Amino acid sequence: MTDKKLSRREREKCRQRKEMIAAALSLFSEKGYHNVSMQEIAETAEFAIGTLYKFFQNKEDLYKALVMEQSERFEVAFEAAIAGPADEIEKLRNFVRIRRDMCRDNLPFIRLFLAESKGASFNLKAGLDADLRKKIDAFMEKLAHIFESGMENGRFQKIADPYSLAIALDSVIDAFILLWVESPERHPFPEDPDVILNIFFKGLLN
Amino acid sequence: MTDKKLSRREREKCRQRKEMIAAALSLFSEKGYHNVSMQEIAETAEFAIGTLYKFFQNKEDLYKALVMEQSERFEVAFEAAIAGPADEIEKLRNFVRIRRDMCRDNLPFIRLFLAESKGASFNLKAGLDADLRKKIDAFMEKLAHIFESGMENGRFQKIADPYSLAIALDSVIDAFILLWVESPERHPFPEDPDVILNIFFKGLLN
Amino acid sequence: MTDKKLSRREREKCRQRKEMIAAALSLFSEKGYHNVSMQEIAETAEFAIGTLYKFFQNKEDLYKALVMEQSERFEVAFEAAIAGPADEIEKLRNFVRIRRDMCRDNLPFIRLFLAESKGASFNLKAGLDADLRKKIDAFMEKLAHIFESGMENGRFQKIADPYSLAIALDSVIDAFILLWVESPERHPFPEDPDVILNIFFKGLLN
Amino acid sequence: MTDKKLSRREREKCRQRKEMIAAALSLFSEKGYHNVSMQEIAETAEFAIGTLYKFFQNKEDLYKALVMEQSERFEVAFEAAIAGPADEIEKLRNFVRIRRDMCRDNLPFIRLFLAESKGASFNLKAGLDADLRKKIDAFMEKLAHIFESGMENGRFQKIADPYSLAIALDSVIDAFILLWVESPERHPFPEDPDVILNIFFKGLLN
DNA sequence: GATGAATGAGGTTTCATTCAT
DNA sequence: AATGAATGAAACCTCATTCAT
Repeated sequence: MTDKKLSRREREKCRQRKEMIAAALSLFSEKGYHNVSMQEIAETAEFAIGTLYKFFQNKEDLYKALVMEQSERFEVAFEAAIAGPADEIEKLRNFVRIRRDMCRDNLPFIRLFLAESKGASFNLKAGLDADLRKKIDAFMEKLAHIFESGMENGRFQKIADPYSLAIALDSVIDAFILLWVESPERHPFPEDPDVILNIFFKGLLN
Repeated sequence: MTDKKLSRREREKCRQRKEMIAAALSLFSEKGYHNVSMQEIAETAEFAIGTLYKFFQNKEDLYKALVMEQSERFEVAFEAAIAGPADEIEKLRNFVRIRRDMCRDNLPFIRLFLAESKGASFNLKAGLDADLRKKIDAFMEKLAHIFESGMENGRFQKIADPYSLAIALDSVIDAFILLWVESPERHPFPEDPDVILNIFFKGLLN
Repeated sequence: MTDKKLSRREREKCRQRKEMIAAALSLFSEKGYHNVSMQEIAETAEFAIGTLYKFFQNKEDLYKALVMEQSERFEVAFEAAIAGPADEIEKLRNFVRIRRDMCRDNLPFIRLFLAESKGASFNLKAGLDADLRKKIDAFMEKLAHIFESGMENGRFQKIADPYSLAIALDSVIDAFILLWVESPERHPFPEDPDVILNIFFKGLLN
Repeated sequence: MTDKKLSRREREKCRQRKEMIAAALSLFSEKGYHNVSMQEIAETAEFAIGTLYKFFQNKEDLYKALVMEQSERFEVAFEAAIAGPADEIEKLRNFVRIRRDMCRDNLPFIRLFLAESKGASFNLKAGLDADLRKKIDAFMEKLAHIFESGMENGRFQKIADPYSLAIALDSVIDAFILLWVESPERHPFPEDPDVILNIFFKGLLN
């Protein structure tokens, strides 16, 4: 019984936190970190500003929590996409597909994530959390490993070093996402992952 | 005579403006738009703050002018790289080379440019100037045209639509630049443009 | 029976109140009124903040209650020291002794008391309670009366008016206490009350 | 000419600073540090709040500057009173007189000073500036030295150790000032310094 | 009766911008 | 024409107090 009550409180807290994060995400993604005030976030989330500060020590803390939590979800999905017994080609296809799906469902976060991972420390004074940077790096290594194993088992030619290929694939996907985010009609994200992957799969020169 | 005097004044003004832009560029690139004050820029440029406002209507105006002017220089260089009678392969090599060179010589601006063109409207309230966006788009079309003509004259296979290839190439170059900017020692930008271009030139699959 | 139950409740309440006062005293004395939050007091006293407000209408009320209650204990002790049949000299010695003892045992309250009775209304908006001021004044009159009766019965010379002597003695004791509070090792409070009283007892000039 | 202009600016700045300090002094002395807002000080001094912050880094800085500057004036006057060739008795008289005069002319600062030197660190988090504490201590030593030399040359009896006498005299003067500050009519500060000094000069016992 | 989450007024501080000199 | 002192709106954040559970 006490357990249940506690659990209700906990769930309530969790829900509130989620609403705050959601409001913050929506606003940050629309206007950028420095053009959003805590007052604004509180109002959007329909809480008093003091309540916001009960959940997050300060604005930067809120921002970091937001980026970290969302990134985590992305990371988990990406890792899942390239894990498992599938062959290298299928793994890459999965990766492209999951990127597309995650982006479709998390549009507001994409800008934030791209801005963070590319545009870098232009928002926070202390720069992006080292934790996130490490996670991104670690994932890139895993992506590179797919190319590497593909080369070892003869599926792939050694057209470039695996890490460079990972970086390249990642950046190309990002570029297509960005195009799509900016004008979804003119630049729909291709349904077939091979539209993107063929750039890497097929040779360009005769 | 009046003409000469005016001209001298003009030149003087131009010099002052350049110094202001330089100071702003250095500071913005280091700390980000919102973490730099007009006071700071004025002090770095060794002008009074009032003088700064004689040249630029407000902080956003200064920022936009800075981004526009610098971008212009980049654009001119990029256009030059892909103009002329060279064949498509050589043009792409030129493009990669010029990107590398411009970045080496304009390190402080690169972060700003990447943050602006990717991370986007995270600094300014009104977002990046439509003008710049158009110029970037126009250049992308030109880049795409290289791929297109290469396909028409049989130098390139039709592995993807030309615009996508342009976007892809551009983003891959950016990714390598970013790697290099962040850790120049671990990720030097390749001297030979083909290190990057081979990703596109050679087929990956057997 | 009901009576007994109520009495138990009453005792419980009294105990809780004491714990709150104790926590508040400890914190106020250490950090000063304005640098202590009600939250902090509640946590230190191990009560919910709402419970704190059941006992005291507001922060100022808590502070005043604290000062009043503690002062009361001091006053009672001081009054006892100078009451009774002892001669004037012994009464003054008793007074000095009891001041020393009370201070030793109530170190945290001393700062508060000295700050309040000297520094005055620097904490509260409405100033210290008139009640306390009156009590202090009344006690001063009693102290003065000792000097007065001593003069009347020939034990004391009329070197100054009795009230001034009372003020003087009180302030000198306070000064020694303050010295001792700030650096107990360098300025121990003299065991023998005459070390202080001799300033008054003996003449300075030849 | 340039010199004159600069000097005018400097004088203007000095005047402004004085006005700010005066407003702050008046308000702090009346209400206490924590019950005065920077807004209030700015309004009283008839400046914009931003201007206040041009002169003082923050509230604490303003407070410390205020206390230090005023204390300096007091210290200089006190030192002057006990310097010179006068005999010990006359020096003590001078000291009492100068305390009276300074207090009369600087009423608002007295409360602040007494609160600071007694009530102690109840206002600032960091406590009173160590500098001021040192100065007060140093002055006490000088006061003690008067008693010491008076004992050596036979003017004074050795009724207590010199430092204790210094502390005692100082605190007694403070006590009379406090009485006078609180109710000037009922407790006028005695014109004749010997009214106070006789407590020390004459013996109390028969 | 006890609790402590929620509130929001109010404090400190910054900084883009103006304008008198 | 150049200056930089003055401005004050608006940001971040705290904490005394309330009230639904």
